[in-house]
Amino acid sequence: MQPKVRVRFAPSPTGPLHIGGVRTAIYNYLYAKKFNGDFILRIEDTDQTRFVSGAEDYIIEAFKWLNITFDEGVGVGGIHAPYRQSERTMYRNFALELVEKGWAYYAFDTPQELDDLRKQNEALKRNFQYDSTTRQGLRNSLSLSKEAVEDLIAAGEPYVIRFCFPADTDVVFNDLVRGEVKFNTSLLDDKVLYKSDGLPTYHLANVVDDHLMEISHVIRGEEWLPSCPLHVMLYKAFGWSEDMPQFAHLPLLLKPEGSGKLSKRDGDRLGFPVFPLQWSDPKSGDVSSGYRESGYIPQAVVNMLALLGWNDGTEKEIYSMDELIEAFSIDRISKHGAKFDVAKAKWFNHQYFQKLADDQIAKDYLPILNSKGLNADLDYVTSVVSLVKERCDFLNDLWDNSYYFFKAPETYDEKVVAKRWKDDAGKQMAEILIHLRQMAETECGDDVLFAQNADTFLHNHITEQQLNMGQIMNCIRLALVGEGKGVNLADIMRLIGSGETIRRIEKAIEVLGR
RNA sequence: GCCCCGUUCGUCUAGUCUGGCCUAGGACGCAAGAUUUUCAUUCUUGAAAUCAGGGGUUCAAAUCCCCUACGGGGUACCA
Repeated sequence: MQPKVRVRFAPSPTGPLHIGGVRTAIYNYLYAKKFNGDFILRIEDTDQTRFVSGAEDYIIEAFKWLNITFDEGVGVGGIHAPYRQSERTMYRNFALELVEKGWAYYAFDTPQELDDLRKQNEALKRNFQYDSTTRQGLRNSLSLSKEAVEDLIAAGEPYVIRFCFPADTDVVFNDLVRGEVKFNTSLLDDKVLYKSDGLPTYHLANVVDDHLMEISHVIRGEEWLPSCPLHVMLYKAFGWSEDMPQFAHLPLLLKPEGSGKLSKRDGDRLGFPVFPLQWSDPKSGDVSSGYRESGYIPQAVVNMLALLGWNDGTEKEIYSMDELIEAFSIDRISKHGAKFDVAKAKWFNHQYFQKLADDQIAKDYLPILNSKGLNADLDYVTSVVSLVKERCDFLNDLWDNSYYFFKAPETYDEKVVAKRWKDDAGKQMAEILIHLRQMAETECGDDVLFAQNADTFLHNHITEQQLNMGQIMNCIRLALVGEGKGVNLADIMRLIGSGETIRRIEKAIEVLGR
């Protein structure tokens, strides 16, 4: 029987989570949900020097926004708590167990000594590696006598515990994305498992926790592929090979232009967020934009990220979360890195924005209007939204496409004036105005009727007087909008009403003359 | 340097495992046309990959094998 699917997302709280990490989490989540498994959030904070306050809260808030929930972990608890590695104290014993079994050893070399060694070798164009060929010449429990080691430890000499790789052995493992991957131990160095500060390194903590938390599948970024043989060997050393998780190493997200993996700075430089939420660096105070603050819809972000490096083989592109869960499979994840494309991200958001209910959008639009010192009731705003939303990708595009429903133009686009408001435009408008005033009086406040009649009148009037349709209509548009854009004129007149329509035309005649 | 992973339109990708249906399909973006009194939307059409390059294997290769180039990752008492 297959073990229960249990996967984890294990970020390090060294700053805001970037979208590559978010995608990794999404794949983990989809996989867990597909098999009715568990999704765990574990915080890997074993490097105190890189800890950034606020990062953990940020991560939790980001997933909350994306509507990705954890079954266990920091913030939700669970039977394997604590889920913050800094609060887990069992690692030392596991490291010691490996020393006992001969799979690891104490090493007393200082960082300075090792650094010097690396530099020396580099100067000789050689690669220094702490391994079977060099360990005898270094200060460790393999080269030193038992007494010497005991004395050093008793004297409080700082030490680390290193994994002892067997010489020249092939480590082969199966990767769910890449197939069989093989590394030879002669190219691997004896990685530190336990640091002199009393905390484990990623490798030890990760393997121990994945085992203790009964993780069935490790789905993580490709940057971990080279250290995977160490992890495989650790499972072996602990005697856990039987229930070692399966590995899947995901391709990385690359910069949209040039080369290299997507990094923090790319976003604002290239005009798109790399973080789910806005982030203010607690030290520098630098602010990086977020998807949420940029007006993206969370489900659009999930959909877009899920499709960046995965597809189900069909031509479908818009998926609900349930559809993603249903369709997801690890073996259809692509093997190569993907460049992020802002235009496509906008397109995804456009698709989701169109699906939103008009009154829902209107509710979110209200505060934006208020911030511009404008007031309008929800019904009116809803009507406006229904007319203009299809031209918007984001909530924030609404204003540019609908400002004229809320305030009269203060200026008139010069290019449009030059093109449309010529000859006796003012005279013609004045004449039209007489009829519109009459209509407004007859209709006494029924703007729907007014707009209808005004529209019919304009068409007839233009035909009868043999006027230029484009010229006249656009002069009215110019008067109502201030520019040569906007929705259907009748719709504008209907919403702003007869009084406002007339006022705006009067104003245009007054300002533009002729 | 060394090790590992990768390479199909500008971008994301389908097709590769199980060679022939691929004169390589879709989407984004781009261009043109239609619709609209305008802008946008929408619709239609189009341009866009000699499948990184070179060698094999085969009746047949984007698909299998080898080499090269390029890209990415790793090479820390970081994750």
